[in-house]
Amino acid sequence: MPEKLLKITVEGETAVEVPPGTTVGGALESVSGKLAGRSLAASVDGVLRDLSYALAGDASITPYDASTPQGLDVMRHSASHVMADAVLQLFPGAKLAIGPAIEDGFYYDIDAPRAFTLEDLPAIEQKMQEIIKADLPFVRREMPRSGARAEMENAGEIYKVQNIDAAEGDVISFYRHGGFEDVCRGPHVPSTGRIGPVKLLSVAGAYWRGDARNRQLQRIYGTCFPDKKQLKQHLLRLEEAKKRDHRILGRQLDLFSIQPDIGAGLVLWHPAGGTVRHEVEEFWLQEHLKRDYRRLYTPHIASERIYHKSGHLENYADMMYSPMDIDGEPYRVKPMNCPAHIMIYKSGIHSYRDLPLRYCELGTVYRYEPSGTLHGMLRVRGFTQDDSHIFCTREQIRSEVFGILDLIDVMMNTFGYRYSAFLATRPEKSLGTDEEWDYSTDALRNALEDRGLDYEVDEGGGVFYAPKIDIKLTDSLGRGWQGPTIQVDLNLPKRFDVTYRASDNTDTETVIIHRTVLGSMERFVGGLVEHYGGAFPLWLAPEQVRVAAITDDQAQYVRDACAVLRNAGIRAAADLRNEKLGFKVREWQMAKVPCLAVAGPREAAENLLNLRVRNEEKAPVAGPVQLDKLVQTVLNQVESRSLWPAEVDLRQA
RNA sequence: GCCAUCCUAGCUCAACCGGUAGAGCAGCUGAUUUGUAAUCAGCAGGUUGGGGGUUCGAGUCCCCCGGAUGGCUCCA
Repeated sequence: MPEKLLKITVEGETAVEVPPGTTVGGALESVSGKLAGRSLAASVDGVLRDLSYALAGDASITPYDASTPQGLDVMRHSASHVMADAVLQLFPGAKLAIGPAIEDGFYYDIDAPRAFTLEDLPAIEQKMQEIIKADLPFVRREMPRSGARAEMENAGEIYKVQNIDAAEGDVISFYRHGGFEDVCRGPHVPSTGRIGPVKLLSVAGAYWRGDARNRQLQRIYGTCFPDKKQLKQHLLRLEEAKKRDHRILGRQLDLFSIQPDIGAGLVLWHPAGGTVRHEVEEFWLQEHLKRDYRRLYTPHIASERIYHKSGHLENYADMMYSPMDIDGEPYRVKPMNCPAHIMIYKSGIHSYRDLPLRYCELGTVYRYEPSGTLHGMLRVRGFTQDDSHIFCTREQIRSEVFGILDLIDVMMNTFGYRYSAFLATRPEKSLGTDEEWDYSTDALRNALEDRGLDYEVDEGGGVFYAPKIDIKLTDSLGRGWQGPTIQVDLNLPKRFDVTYRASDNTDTETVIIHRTVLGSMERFVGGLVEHYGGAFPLWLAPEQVRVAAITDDQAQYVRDACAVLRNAGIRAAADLRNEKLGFKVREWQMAKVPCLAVAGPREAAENLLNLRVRNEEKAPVAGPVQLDKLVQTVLNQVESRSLWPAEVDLRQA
């Protein structure tokens, strides 16, 4: 008797009928051989499956090939299995831990008999090619949890046992290709031959489960793309990112340095970097003053008493520097600005009529960061936060957060960052009552919605004392950066007994909103260097206009022109060197100065400058210009803080 | 802090298996007075990150310390 056929909908449109037990691949085959041929995996009623998955009922399937994020992910995961296989063949006795696909590639953590070095990678890669070329099918095997666990335990696969314990469901799956088998949820590509070109990139130590108390494993990073061209493009992108590395540009453009004799993680801002920072700070201050923030300065050291009171000493002692003895009392270098701001608030009595009170400070703090985590300006031990604390009533949280979001929008747009918002809610370990958390989380949510800002909810992602809004930035290379954060503090107001006199004459707890827009000057400026690739917009450029003479005869003319520019507040420098123009142009280009104004005999005779700008197409003026016209143009761009002449269109979402 | 790799002139890099440190750029001096991405020549520049060891001999091999890089952990 004929079996009842299954109704299979493919990609939501084409429908086919197939007998029960037909594989996903088979069903696709009956739609189109081409479709089946390029698919790597498919979602069946929303669950990602192998093409070898046998269909048991009516289903809706969406196939994924290597051009889709899902397909690519599966392919990279399969590549990580192949890498593990290769490693086991070359290094018998290694134990496998875990090997997922990640953004842009994959890795595998391996407990190896010896540490891997970069020199080991070519051999592993070679072996991988062989396995891929052999086109071995991936075969799925399922076992009940207990059996799978016993099997791995017998095999001495201690990490796999733990993986099984952490896995969900009663059935544990294994994937085999050739002589290699691994506990794995899958899915995988049909066979190793379907894996695109692979490239192993780096080795690193990585703790099992990311916990420093656990054994350190060997991690190998690799990547894999659908075709050679895309792999090559990716490797080129990595090169490009390397060229924009703020540490390299920082040296080339003489922006900053970090020197062992000063100390690791302590930044020396050179004149050029200092200028960029100053411009950012000026802008920051202007925007804050416009919004009725009050500027504060607080000391760099303080008695330990304040940090006992704030709880920092109890919770963060290992990131604070050792105490110093001052008149027999222990003092500490400041790790955070909040206690000092609170003490300023508490120096007097506040009426509800005073609130909100918005304090801000570019406050320099010092924190001990483990040596291995230091990274150029992005991760340092001394940094200046753009810190602010808003003291307000509960009712004002919503409108204050709204205002902060506005400030963030203005500032991030000015720098040309796109951004997205995340609402981080109450974590498991936390202080405060449900009522407090609900109220403040709702206030944050409402403010986001008032602004019509899309956001994702980061469930349980808040700090133990506060729900928060995190803003993530996307730079010109499409990379993500931690951006502004807004937190409603449910802890410090209690610890410090921060109150205001309410209209009914009772002392009521003041709400403290912590927020930072830039993060730290070090990190932010470091990020800007990479964002702009060192080619700063005019308003930020350390040197804005370079005026070059063709021969000595124009020296005085050039000096005079520079003086005019400087008097107008423009950062101008003269290039009077005894060199050919081509040489000066080249150096000007490499220094990434926005404008070059050339003066030869012709210009000098007619009181002109021949202007060349870094991004010619977008230049408001170019060629011969009057000096006052040049001054006006530059000042307009500076005043509007335009991104000109940035090389990329940064503002478009 | 942990694992791996690395540290040679101001910068970027050379120096075979251990045989006594070299180039380009930058700098200085001179010539050249130059029209939109490198004019030519000369000179100077180093206790090879610091310290110790092995060796007849160490930039090279070993140990300790410092720093950097890629990660882990953490995070502004």
